[in-house]
This record gives sequence, C-alpha cells and structure tokens, in this order.
Amino acid sequence: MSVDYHSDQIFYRYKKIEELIKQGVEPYGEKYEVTHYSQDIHTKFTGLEGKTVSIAGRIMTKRGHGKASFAHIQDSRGKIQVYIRQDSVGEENYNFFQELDIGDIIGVTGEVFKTRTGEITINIFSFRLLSKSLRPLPEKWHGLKDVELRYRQRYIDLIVNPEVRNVFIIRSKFIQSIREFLAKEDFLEVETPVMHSVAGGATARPFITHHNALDLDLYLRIATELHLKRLIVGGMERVFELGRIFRNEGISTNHNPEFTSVEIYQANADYEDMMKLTEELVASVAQKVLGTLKIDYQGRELDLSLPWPRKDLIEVIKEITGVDFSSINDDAEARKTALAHGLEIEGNEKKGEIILTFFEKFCEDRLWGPVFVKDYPVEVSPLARRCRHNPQFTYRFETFMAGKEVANAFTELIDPLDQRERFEQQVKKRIAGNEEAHMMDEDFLTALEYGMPPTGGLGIGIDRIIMILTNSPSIRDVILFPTMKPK
RNA sequence: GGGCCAUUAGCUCAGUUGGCAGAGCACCUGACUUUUAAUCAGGGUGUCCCAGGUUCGAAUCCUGGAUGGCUCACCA
Repeated sequence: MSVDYHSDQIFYRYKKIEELIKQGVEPYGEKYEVTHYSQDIHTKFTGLEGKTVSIAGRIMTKRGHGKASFAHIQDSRGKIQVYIRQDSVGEENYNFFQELDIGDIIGVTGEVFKTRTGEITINIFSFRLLSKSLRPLPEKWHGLKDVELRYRQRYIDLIVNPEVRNVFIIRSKFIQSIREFLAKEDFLEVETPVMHSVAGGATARPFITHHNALDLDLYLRIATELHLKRLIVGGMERVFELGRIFRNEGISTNHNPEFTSVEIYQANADYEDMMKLTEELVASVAQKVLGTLKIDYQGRELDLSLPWPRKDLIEVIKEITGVDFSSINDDAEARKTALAHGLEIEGNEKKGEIILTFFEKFCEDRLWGPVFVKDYPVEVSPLARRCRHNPQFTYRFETFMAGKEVANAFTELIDPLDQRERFEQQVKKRIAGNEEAHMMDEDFLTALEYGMPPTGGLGIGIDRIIMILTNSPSIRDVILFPTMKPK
C-alpha cells in the first residue's frame, strides 16, 4: 500500500486503519440514515428536545473527559455538539469513539438535549465510522490562511472556513435566481458550442485546442454572442446562455482565464431596454439573495436602488479628466491629447480608440456606481448599432459597480453590410498584429443576410458581481478552483 | 512579462548582530462522567521552498530558480 505518511500524524492514523480492519471495523463505510441536518436541531430544538435524531458529518473538535466526551460534528448546514458517555454506549464503543480523530466522518444517533451551559447537544447512544481521515486538518482557531493552499485545496478551505462556504452558497443562489428571473420574463435558456471555428463576439485572445478526427484546430469560446444572435435570426426572440467562457489573457484580482457570463438577447428591444433589464435583474436578484440593496464592498457602501444613473461616455471623461472629446475632431488631435496626458500610443490610433483608452485609464476605476456609461465609439464596438444622431458612436453601454465593469450591452448591429465593414476593419487590425481584434465570421454574416430583427443584447460578468455581493477582494475568492500553475 | 513582498513543524506564526531550530493549536503517553479554544502532568515530531556561493559557522548574507500574493502592463 502506498501511503504518503511524511508526517507522524498521518502515520498514526494509518496505523489506526490497520487496527480497525484487524478488529473487523470498516474504515470506509456505507451510507448512514440521517434524519436531520445539524441546523435543524438548532432551529427546531423546542420540538426536538428529548427526541431521537440521526446526523452525519465530520468531527471538528474533540474534548475527552475520561468516561465522557464532547465533540462537534459538522455537516453541510453547520455544526452540532455531541456528547457520549461510557455508561450509555458501553466500554467497547466508548473506547472506539475515543480513538476517532478530528477529521473523521461519522454518523451518530442520539437524544437531543441542552447541556448545563446551555448548548444544544446530541447525547449519543449509537454511532458508526463512515470515513476515516488520514490527514490532519488545519488548526481550529486560525483556520487555513495560506491563500495558495486555500485555492489549490479548496476542499480544506471549505471544511475549516465557514465563510468560504457561504460565498459559494450565495454564488449558487445568485445564479439560480438569475435563471428564475429570466424564465419569468419568457427568456429561453440555450446551449451553444463551446468550441468555435471562429472565436468571435469579443475583443480577446482565445485558447486553441485540436479535434483529432477532423484534424482541425478549434478555439474555446471567448463569448456566446454570435451564436445567440443566430438564434435571434432563427426566431427565438428571447434567449440567454449562462456559462463559462475562456480568454487567453493575464490573471489578476479581476480576471480568471475561465469565467462565467450570462448573455441575454431580446428581439424588438434596444439598449435602453437592456439598461432596464440589467438594473432590474441585478437589483431584484441581490434583494432576493442578500435581503438588501445596500451592499458593503471593501468598506464602502454600494446602493443598488433603482433607477441607476445613465451617463454619456464623453460626459464622464469630461467630468473626470476635463477633456472634451466632442470638440476634438480628428485622429491626430486625439492622439496629441493622449500624449499630453501621458498615455503611450503607437501613432496610428483612431479617435475612438483614444477615447476608450482615456476612459479605461482615467475613469473606470473611479465609477463606484452602479452607473450605466453609454454611447461608445464605433471603432471599439464592432457589433453595436451606430447612433442615429452621430454614426461615429454606437448604442452601447457598460455597467460599472465598485469601479469594475460588470456588464456590456448594445442595440445590436443587424445590418449585414455595415457588419461586414466592421469585421473588415477588425481584420485589418489583426493583420497589423492585434491578436485581440475580431476575426471575420462569414457564417454569422450569412445569418444576418437572412434578416435579424432589431435586438437588444446584454452580457453580464457573473463572477465580478458575485465578488461585489460577497465583499470579496479577488475573483479567485468566488471561483471554487481558480486557475493556478501546477506545483 | 516588469516591480515589490512572502515561503520555518500538520496548521497559525516567532526567530535579535551570522553562533545549539522555537511557541500556540494539532499530535503522542497518562489523569479526568456536562466541556466550550475543556483542564492537568509529561513528550518536539523539521528537506528552515530548491540549487549554488561567501564564511570557522547560514533559517539569517549573495546569485540563480520555483510557487504564491499585491501591483503595473494586457483584458472583462
């Protein structure tokens, strides 16, 4: 048997397993019939006092007092104290219980009572070892703090740090509530390919994989956008997809290579409708999951009460930097302004690109929000419809909360001729070396050529909103297994 | 990819000027029949992240590397 007992503690526990087997005790048992969760016993104590209950969970603490012992058992809902005494289970069983270790999973049956110090407790009269733990758990008082271990061995983090479990419960409820909200609004959840022959719908570098039988390189999707719009062409007037997307870029407290988005498309709608949908969806789901619209994020309040303000991108830049791009008329002048503000430029940027850079560098992280920033330059919005009053801009907005971009939406570009021109502009950038620029997607253009109804589209970054709702400083705190280099 | 910081017992952390490797919890031996971070008596269990170097002597100083965190760049 190959057991890594590099420490004495693992060695002792391994010896215990051998001893158990010798005594005919199964160290890895079958299921235990449970009647309650630990939480039930606390919340329904009045009705349960004196009754017999069965629970199963992991031993988290142990306090032996000679011929009686206390322990805490943790299940998915919390912890409950158990009490066992030799004169109620017999000497043999009692000695066996004493041999159990912190970390072992056991099932217990006993009577609910309250100790003299007032703690709700189960007085055990029978129990069974369900799973022997060979490795010692981190310390009970300080828990597991080493962030590397917390991410690499999230299961330990979940066992010993209850607040971590809570983050992921909120995450699950949040996602479930989004589904419920959209279903109620008649949106249909769909699943589109994760492997794409053209990676489109966003400005990002894709991961590449390979299909052996077809001898074909494929990209992992960087967005769900273009397939969902094909479905709008197909007459599915309200669709959404909630799922993982992949971008082959840097890792930071706000970026993980794989992350979760929900993209929502609604025919006969525009970006004004998407703003309403965004604020209603986020606010109602936050209210449901957290019970409040006033959120504390890293010591500062974020108020999600409706309506959220709408601001023009150009106005936001003017307010924060003093630069008025509405009076800057050509690319050269825009570049000069960028240089004057210390931005590094290559010399061939378009005005629209400079505007976006200005916004990202000087404004984004100062938008506590929630706020909708709207009307983005056409050069940086190749899938959005041009504004009627100014074709240099598009009906696109991004939503900011706590200085983070959490949503991106447009009145969709449905004109196949304009779309082709936009793709061609992107392809030029690709050829010039910009690996994030969009690829030409002929198949998508063909779909548009059949006619796509006027549509509003919206993408929401689930992880970032969950960061905010759970007051988490890093995206890795809301992803169960964040991307790590192998050790 | 750049900069800064971290890595010492299973976990959380000390470690002074370069001079025997430390504490708490956990663990081991024993006592204890309502404890609450149970208590009491005894026990240190270690590849000081790795590889070189300087030195009589390195956890400590130097060089290179690994992993992680923060940050900048890139992005959402």
